[in-house]
Amino acid sequence: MYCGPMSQTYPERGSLHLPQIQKEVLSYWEAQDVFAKSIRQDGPEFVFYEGPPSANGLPGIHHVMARALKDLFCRYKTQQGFKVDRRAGWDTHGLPVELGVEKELGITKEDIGKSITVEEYNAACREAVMRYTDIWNNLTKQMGYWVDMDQPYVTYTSKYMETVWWLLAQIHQKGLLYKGYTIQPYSPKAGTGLSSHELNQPGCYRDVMDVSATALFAVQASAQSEALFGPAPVHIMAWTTTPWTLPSNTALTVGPKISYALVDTFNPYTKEKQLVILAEALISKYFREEDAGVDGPPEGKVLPWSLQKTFLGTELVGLRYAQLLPYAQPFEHPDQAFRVIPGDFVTTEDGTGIVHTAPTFGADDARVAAAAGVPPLLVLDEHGTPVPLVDLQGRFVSQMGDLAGQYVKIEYYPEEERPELSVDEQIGIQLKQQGKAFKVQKYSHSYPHCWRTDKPVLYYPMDSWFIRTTAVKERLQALNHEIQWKPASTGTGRFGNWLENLNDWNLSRSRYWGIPLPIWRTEDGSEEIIIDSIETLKKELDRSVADGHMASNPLAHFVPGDFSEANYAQVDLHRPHVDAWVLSSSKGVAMHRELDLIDVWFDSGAMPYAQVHYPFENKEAIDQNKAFPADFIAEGVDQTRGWFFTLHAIAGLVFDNVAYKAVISNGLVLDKNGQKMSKRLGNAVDPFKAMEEYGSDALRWYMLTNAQPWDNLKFDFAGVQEVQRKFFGTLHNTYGFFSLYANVDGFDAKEVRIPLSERPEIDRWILSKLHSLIAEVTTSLDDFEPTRAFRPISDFVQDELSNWYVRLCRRRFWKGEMGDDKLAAYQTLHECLDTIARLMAPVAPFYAEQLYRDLHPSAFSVHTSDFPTSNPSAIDPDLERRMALAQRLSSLVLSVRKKEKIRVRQPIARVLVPILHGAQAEDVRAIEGLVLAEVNAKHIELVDEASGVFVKRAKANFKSLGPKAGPQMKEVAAAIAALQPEALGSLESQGAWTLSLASGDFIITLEDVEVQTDDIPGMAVASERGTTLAVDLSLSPELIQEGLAREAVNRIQGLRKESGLDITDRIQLWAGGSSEAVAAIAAHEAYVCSEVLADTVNFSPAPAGAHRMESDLEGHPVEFWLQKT
RNA sequence: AGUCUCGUAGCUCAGCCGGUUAGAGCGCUACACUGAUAAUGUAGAGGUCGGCGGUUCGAGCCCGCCCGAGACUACCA
Repeated sequence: MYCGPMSQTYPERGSLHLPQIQKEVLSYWEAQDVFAKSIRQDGPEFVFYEGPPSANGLPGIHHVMARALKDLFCRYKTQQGFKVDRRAGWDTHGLPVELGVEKELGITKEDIGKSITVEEYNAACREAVMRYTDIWNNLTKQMGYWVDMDQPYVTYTSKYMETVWWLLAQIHQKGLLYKGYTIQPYSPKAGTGLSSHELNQPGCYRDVMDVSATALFAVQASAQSEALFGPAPVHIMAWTTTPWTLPSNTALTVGPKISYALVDTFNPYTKEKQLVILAEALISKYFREEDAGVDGPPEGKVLPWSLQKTFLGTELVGLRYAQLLPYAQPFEHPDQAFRVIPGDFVTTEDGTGIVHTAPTFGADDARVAAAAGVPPLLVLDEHGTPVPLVDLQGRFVSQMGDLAGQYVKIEYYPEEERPELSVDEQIGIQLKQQGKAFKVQKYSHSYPHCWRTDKPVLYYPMDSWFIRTTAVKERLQALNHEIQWKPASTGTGRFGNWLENLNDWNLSRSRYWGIPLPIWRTEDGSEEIIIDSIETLKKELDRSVADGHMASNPLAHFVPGDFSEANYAQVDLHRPHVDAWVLSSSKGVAMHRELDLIDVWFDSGAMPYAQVHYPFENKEAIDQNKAFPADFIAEGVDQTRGWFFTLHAIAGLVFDNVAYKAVISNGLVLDKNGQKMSKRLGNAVDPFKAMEEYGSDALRWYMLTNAQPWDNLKFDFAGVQEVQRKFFGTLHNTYGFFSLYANVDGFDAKEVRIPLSERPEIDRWILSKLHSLIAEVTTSLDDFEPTRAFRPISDFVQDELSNWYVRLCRRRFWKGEMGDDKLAAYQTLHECLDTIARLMAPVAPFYAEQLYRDLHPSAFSVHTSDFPTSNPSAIDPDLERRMALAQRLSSLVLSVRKKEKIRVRQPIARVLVPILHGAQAEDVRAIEGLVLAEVNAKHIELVDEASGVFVKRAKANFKSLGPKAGPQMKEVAAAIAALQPEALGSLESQGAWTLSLASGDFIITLEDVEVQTDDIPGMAVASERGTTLAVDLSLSPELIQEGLAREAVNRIQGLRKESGLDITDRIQLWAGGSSEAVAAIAAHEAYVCSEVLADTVNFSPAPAGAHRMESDLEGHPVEFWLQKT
C-alpha cells in the first residue's frame, strides 16, 4: 500500500467487521477502566434503578433489548454531564427458585421438613440462585451494557433484608399492616392452598355435573321497596352452582347498569303467586315467550308470567332481604348483612344477573362485600376465633344444625362412606320445600381440581398479612400523575386502572426461601411486635433470654452499628433460623414468628432503599434525594403490576413520593413471524450467537430503531443484517473516504476552523442539516423517544451525508492542493463524522468508540466526550429548502436522461426551469452550480410565464380553504381548477379574486391556491410534486466531443486502477485509435490530463512495458497506454 | 371475561393538528454508474390503510361495533 501505518493519522480500516471492533473496544475499555472513568463524579445526579433479574434463569434476546434501552439513556445522560450511577442487582428469592431446586433434587413441597430440612432446602436455593451469574455478567459485558457488576445488590443479604424489615415496620407504624384473610384456592384433602401456577396446570379445570339452584330471597319491606314494587312481597332470584355456600350468603350483588325486571308469576314448586326480580335480559331463560300474559295458575309446562316493571341495578342497591338459610349469623356487624350491593363483575351471561354473594368462599364476593361494608359469615369457634361455616377438612361446622359435620363436596368422602345425598342436593330439597327455590337442576360446568388429590378445590379464606394499600389509593393515584409514562397509555390505562381498582396487598407467602415476615405474636394474638432492625431483634432476644424463652441469644455476636460485611455475614435472617427465635411479650408471654414469608415483589420494590442499606447507612442518599427518586427506569410491560407497582407503592406508603419520575415499559421480542419465542418451539434467539455474528452495535441499533420499544418487536436477523450493511456500512465507507484523503493531504483536525460564513453553500447546508439533526435527537431523547431519536441519524448518514454531500464533494477532496476550500471540506466532513460518533454512542457504543478515536487520535473515549449540542445559528431553513430543491431538480434531470437514454457522461446544453415567483428564481440560482455538476449540464435557464413556454394552473389548497369554504369546498375546488390564466394573474397581482359560484360569490386569496405548471410542450419534461422542468435534448458536435472526452477519462481511470496505481501517482499517457476519439481527446487534453494526473497526452507510440488498454468511446475504437512517472 | 397495545405494499415500518394523487427501506424486475465500489443512481410492478357503520365539505388519523394478534389481570354466580 501507499501509506504505512506511520503516516496514518486517521487509521484506514478496510472492510467493516463489527464483532471484531467489539472485541478490540472491549479490551480497550477493560484495560483503561473506561466505564468507571466515564462516571461524571462532579455532575448533577441522574438517578437510575436497575430492575433485578432473577439469576436462576438464562438470559434471552429480550434482555439485550431491555438493557440496550436502559443503557442508552444512562450513556446519553452521562455524555450530557450527569453523574449516572448504575448498580446491578439480583433478585434471589421466590417460587421459581424453589421450583427449580425441587425439580433438581427430585422432591416436592411435602418433602420439606421430612426428607430434607428447611435449612438444607434453603441452602440449595441460595446456591442455585446465583448459578448463572457468570453467564449474565458475560452478556452484560458483551452487549456493552454499563452497569456496576462488582457491587451488585443481592436481595438475600442480611443488609438488604434488614432494610426490608425496616420498611415494613414503617408501614406497620402507620397502621397499614394487618392480618386478614383472602380467598384462595384450597385443597382440603391435601390440606394446602394452591397457587395460581398450580391451578393453571393442564387438566386441573374439568367439566363436572353439580346441583345448581336458583334461590328466592325475600325482600324486606322498606320505604325503598314500597317505592319500587309496592306493598306486595317480592323475591330476588339468585343462581348458584355451589348451593353449599348459600348458608354463608350475606349479600346479593347486582350490576349497577344492568336492567332488572319485576315479573309477576308463580312458584313452580309451591304453585303460589309470586313476584320475582331478575335481569331483564335473562327472562327468557326462566320463562317461555308463549306463557307471557297467560291467565290463571300454572299447569303442566305452562308457567304464566308478566313483566310488571323494570329498574336499573343502582335502584335496587340498598334493599334488605331475609337471610335465606339462617343457620348462623355473622359474628361481626350482623346488621350490615343481607343487603343488595353493586358489583362490576356481574354479567347477564347466565344465572339471573343477581349474584349470590358469600364473602367467605369467593374472591369477588369478598371484595365487593368488603367494599360495601357487608360482613362475611364468620362464626366464633370454641377458642373465640372467627371461622367460616366450613372447616379446613371441608366439613360444615357444628353451628350448621342438621348439616353439621358433613363434607360440602361429596367427593371428599371415602368411597365407602359416601352418603346418598350430597349437601348440595339436601339444600336444594330444603329450598324447594320451603318455597325458597325457583329452579333446582343439574348443571355442567368447568371447575378446578387439585392436581395432587384429584378432588375439587374449595375457594377458602386463608390467613394472610396485608398492607392496606387501599387506604392510600388516592395518594398513589395522585402521585402516578406526576410520572412520565412511555407509552402514556400504560400509565393511564393498565397502571391507572390497576390503581383505580386497587386491592390491599397480600404480602403472605407460605414458602421457605424468602424474607421472613418480621412479625412475632403471642398465641392469642393479643400482642404483636414488628422488628425493624437486627439491633432491635437482638435486644428483644436478650429480653427473651431473660424471661426464659430462649436459652441463649443467637445474635450475641452481632455488633449493632458495625456495618462491616463480616458483622452482617454472621447473621442469617432466613428460615428456619428465625422460626426458632422466640420473643417475649410485655407480659413475659412467648411470642412466635408468623410463619409466612414476604411476597418477593416487596423485595424488588424495596430496592431503592435496600440497595444502600437505608436508613442504617447512606441515610442522606434517600433523605436528600441523591439516589431517590429515580429519574428514569425501564422494564418490560409485564412489570406494570409487578416492579413498577411495588416501587410505586412502597415509595408512596413510606416516603409519600414517587419512586421514579419517568418510566419506559417496553414490549416483547417475538420471532420474525410474530410468535412468542420459546425453547419448546425452538424459535428462541441465542443472544450470544447473535452478538458474535452481527456485533452488539448492529443488534442494539436494530432493536431500538426497528419498532418503538413499547411495541412488540418481530425479531428478524435480516433486519439486523440490513442495519449492519446500510447504516454501519455506509458510515464506515464515509469514514473510509475521509481517512483515505485526509491522510494523503495531511489534514489536521486541530487547524484553525474556517468560519462558517466562508464555507461553500454545500458545507453550510450539511452543517445546517447536522445541527437540525442534533436538535431532533436531543428533543426526542429528552422525551424518552429513542426510536424517533435514532432513525433520523441513520437517514442523515445515508441520504444527506453519504449520498449527497460526499458524492457531490468528492472532487474537492482529491483535486488539487490543500487550500481553504479543501480545508473547509475536510473540516465539514470531520465535524459531521465526529458529531455522528457522539450522537450514536449511546446506542452503538463500540463502533462509536472506534470512529471517535479514529477521528481524534489522542482522545480517550467517546463515552467521556460531551453529547453534541445544536447550534441554532448554524441552522438555515432557507438553505435546507434550497438544497431540497437541488436534489429534486437533479433527480428530475436524471430521470429525463434515463427516459431519453442520454448517459450522464454526455453533457447536455440546458435545463429549463419554470419560475412561478421571484423567490423561486433566487433559490434556483443559488444551487445552479451544484445541479449542473451533478447532472452534467451547461446551463440552467429560468423561464417565466411571459416566455410562453408553459401555462400556470391553480389548484385548491384544501387546508386553508376547508375551514372557510365548508360545504362549498367541492364547488370552490372545481372553480379554482378552472381558473383562466388572466384570472390567476389578477389573483397574483391583487392578492384576491372573487369566484362566482352557483351558491354565491366566494373570495379567495393567494394562499388559498397552489400554483403549478402544466407540461411544457415540445420538450422532454419531468415533474414531481409541483416542480416541473424541461431538458433541451439537442446535442451539438462540441457537446458530443466533450462527452467522448469524459468517456476517455473514465477508461483511463479504469486502466489506472487496473494497473495498481495509487490515487496520487502521476502518469505518462499515450492515446491512439479512431479519428473521432483522438480528436475528442485532443480537444479536451487539458481536462483529460488534470483528471487522470498526466502532464500531456502523447499521440505517439508508447514504450514497451506501458500498461495498455483497448476500448471504445461510444463505438469509436480507442487505445491507451500509461506509465507511472 | 375485563384492561391495554398492535393491525398501512410480499416483509419491516413512517404517516404531523383530519386536507388534494398514502410514503421509506428491504425484496423483486429492468436499466445505468464504476477512484466511496460486497457501494450507488433511475425507473417499474406491488395498497378496498383488518371489516362494517357513523361524524365531517373532506377520515389511514376522530367515534361506535365487530374480526385478528399479543400482553396483563381475573377466574366468576
